[in-house]
Amino acid sequence: MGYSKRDKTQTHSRIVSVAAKRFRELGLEGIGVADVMKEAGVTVGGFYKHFDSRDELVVEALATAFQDLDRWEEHTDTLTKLLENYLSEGHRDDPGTGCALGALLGDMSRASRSAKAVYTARFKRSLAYSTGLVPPNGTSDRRGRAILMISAMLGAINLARAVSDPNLSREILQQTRDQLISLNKPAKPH
Amino acid sequence: MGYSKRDKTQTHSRIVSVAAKRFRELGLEGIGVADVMKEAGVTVGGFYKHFDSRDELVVEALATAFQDLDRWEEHTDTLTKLLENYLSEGHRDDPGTGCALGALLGDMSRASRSAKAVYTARFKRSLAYSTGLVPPNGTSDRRGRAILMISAMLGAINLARAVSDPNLSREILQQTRDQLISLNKPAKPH
DNA sequence: AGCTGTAGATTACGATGATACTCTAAAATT
DNA sequence: AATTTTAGAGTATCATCGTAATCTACAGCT
Repeated sequence: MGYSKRDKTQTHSRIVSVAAKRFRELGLEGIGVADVMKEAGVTVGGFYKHFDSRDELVVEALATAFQDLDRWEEHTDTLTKLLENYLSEGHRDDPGTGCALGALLGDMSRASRSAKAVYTARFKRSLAYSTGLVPPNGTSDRRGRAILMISAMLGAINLARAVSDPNLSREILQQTRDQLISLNKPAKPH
Repeated sequence: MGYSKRDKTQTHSRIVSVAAKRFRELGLEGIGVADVMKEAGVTVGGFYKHFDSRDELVVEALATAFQDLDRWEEHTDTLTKLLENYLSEGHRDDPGTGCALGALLGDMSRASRSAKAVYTARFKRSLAYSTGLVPPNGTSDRRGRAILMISAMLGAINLARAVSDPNLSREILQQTRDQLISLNKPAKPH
């Protein structure tokens, strides 16, 4: 076993990575400290050498999960691509590497103050990003349409994961995607 | 203390009512059997005289919570009223008596098969109901727009509860509501 | 080569969780 | 009135949770 400082940094980020994935899959209360540590290849004992409390892990894991979102938004430059990737069955079936805003939406109302702060800050960035993608369309303001779009995206991905009927799940993704795309077509001349 | 069969029925529905409220407020894992029983005025000991397992309580509580939704939909006959009530700060701040589809959206992906089945069935009813409220508008199909609307409603109410910035929370509700209303205005003549 | 700091292992703590037993008192039945 | 049934109380069990103290073995410095 290694005990160097370089090892500690590596172990630390391994712990946070595991948590970032599992929290998205299982919810913020869905996995315990011991299991996260085990999956990172260490034991519970060292946990408080890395974090003052479990909530500190939650906050760090949240920040790490949002880095995936950063990368994702960087590579997505059109609204259609955004919607087709986000509202896909692949994304629905893999919350662990997907959008943390979506995966943890329902958990945030009961999360700690610090976790909510991180979530809120990241949401604002995604809202700004989406506002940039929404085309200027007649009089209706872009920010309003971006809010509608994000609400629908987050609602749809969660709904698609919630319902047990596979056809309905697929329909929710497809329809929400199609509706949002047609809604954001450049203003159709009459 | 009473031990008659009538008493048992009353106690039973008191337990389920408490659970229906608390589950919406705290999530399906947010309150334990013992606390539900205590709040219903009885002790843990009798729990398994009423339910075979905790999950059975979850399923019954879900069904009861959906009855609130039934009543609510019965009294809401226009799309504008629906949106103004649903996407309100009052509803946001009182999940315990509000829409269970919204309050438990994030929990369902990790819920039991039976709980998901109840949720899915009830969602289908609300989708049918909403489809009825959406006006026939040009070529785009009503069901598709109803799905978009429900996705946006569920996403927005959850988002409004998630973010810690009160102004942003209010804006999410307002904008989603306004966008959905203007979207469902009778087809505007050019 | 020997000393010191510390990452991580081992183990334990006290809460709290779902489940399940025995016991009681009152209702239901005879 | 006597007997049977059972709702609920009381309590136990066993698992799991976050937290934390103690111990150990290696890294890095002197």
